[in-house]
Amino acid sequence: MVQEPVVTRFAPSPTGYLHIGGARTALFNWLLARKTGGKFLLRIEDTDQKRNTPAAARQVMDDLRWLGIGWDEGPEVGGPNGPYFQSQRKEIYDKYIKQLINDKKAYYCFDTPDQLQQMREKAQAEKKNLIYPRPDKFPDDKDVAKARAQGKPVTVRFAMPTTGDIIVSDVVRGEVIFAAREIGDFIIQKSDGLPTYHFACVVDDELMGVTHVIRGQEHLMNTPGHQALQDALGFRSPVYAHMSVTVSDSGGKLSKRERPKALRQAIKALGDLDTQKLAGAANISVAEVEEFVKGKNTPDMSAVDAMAEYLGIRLPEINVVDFFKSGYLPEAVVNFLAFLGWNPGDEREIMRLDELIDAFDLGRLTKSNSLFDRQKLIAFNTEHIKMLPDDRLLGRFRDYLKAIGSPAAGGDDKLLARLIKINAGARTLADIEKKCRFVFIDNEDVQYDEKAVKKVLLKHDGLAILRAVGERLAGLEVITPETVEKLLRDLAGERQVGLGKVAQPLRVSICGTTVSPPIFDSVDVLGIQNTLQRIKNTLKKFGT
RNA sequence: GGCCCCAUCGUCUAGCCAGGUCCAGGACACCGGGUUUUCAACCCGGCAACACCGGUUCAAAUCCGGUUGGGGCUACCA
Repeated sequence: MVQEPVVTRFAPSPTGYLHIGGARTALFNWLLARKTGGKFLLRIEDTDQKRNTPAAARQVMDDLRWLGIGWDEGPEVGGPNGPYFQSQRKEIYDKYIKQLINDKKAYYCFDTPDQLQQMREKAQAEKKNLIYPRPDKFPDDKDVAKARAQGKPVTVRFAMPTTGDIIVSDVVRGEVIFAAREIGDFIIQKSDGLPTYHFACVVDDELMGVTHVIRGQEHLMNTPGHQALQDALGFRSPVYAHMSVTVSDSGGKLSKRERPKALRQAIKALGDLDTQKLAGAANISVAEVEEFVKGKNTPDMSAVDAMAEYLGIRLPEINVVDFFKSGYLPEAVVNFLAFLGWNPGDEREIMRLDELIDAFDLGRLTKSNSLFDRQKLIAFNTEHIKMLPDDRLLGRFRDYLKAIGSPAAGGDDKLLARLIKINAGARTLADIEKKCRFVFIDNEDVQYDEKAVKKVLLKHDGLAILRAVGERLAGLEVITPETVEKLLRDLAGERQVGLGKVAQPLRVSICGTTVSPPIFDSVDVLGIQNTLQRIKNTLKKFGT
């Protein structure tokens, strides 16, 4: 489908890190803009003074950049339609609100939250939704002054049409019909003077020239209100596409609350617990920890993360940054996200960003909700690790090592590239890192896994074989993966045992565990001196 | 409760709009086997779905209605 260049936008509310669902919305908007040779804007919807933080906008932008989603207009890059922070656009909104009030299409209200709550409960009792009772006569400026003098909250409501249907023509759902009178007069200006989302979004989309709005299905019910607003203001309506929602594999909507929930369950399953130490690790009080475990409160994200890390519990990834820290490639995350509610119509699945752009088509959005399947994400990640060019992968690996504070972060390019190579087939960067840590620790700091020692070293002549391996290795003149392989194979042959019986004791000796990169490479990368020292240490520690 | 959306393997989905080529295709997961110095990767094979009821039609996964189930919204949040 060839299309005219479109203008799309992503309009996050900066309340924290970018949520994976938000990333998907951003991606679809970005893909459409790129596909059509149009523009993609970033607009920060920070009209909620209570919830938004300046740091969060920064984080959202970092996360988008990590994913490879850049914006043509918006914070930091500028553009002709700024400012791109809604909190800086108050005069613009005020002008349009004034216009609506003058046209008698909006009016002032002075209700307190309590009054509204009562009205709502009454409506609920009558099994109806609250349709705000519009006054016969709209308050004038004098009334407003009086209300303010009395300390009443002053808000502005939009006067919705009261008859007829409002038809939302949605790209994915077709025509959705709403009875105008069901919508009711909604607030467009809050008592703090800032516009609500509904108003700011309609005004900005018009002023910024947005032609296509791709957003979550949760906004479908808002759309008739937005269209009525556009009519009242003399604006054109953009093309709407309401995507399906992504739900979690633990049931329910994919939500930020899943991390603390998972942590709480894990803690309960753990049984006994040193709350003192846990509180220390999370830098919160013991009382807070106890209340959290009981489900009475939830500390902030950093405390949750700290507790999980301290306890060695893996929490489900929810924010984009969580995926980064779990060792996923942005290429894989983006590819996976694109397939949540979209597909190219042929049998391709593993696709690069440029292929995604090329194949993208709004008409192929899926209607039904989809479940976020982490297993499939891992499979995508495995494929993308395989196909990413070496230098790019090295860069990603470096970024990852730095982010998690790995001892491997100090490795030079040549070493790191080698480590990646000998771990071909790895599922995540985290897997590679874990298997390579042994290279970066001191010989004396090898932690021997109890089960590995029992199973490999203390059985089947493990120690005796290890001693023989050590002796021969010491006499080896040229150390390469190939010479090490020959040595081990010869030894296994002489002893009439499988290679595993020779390789495993050596592996446990140098890594402390039964899992490592291929043993010949492992020895080569570690270096002969370190290898011999570790063998010596092992024999001393477990030998009789 | 009201309003709105959705419904194909366990999961993501193709097919549906233009009914027959679909006893429904792919991928992930799972199961079995192979390869193998561990893990991962890899190779081969297998299991597995049109929610239900009615209607239209020579013919329905595809069109229509209802039922059931799931989801969303119902804020001076976005």
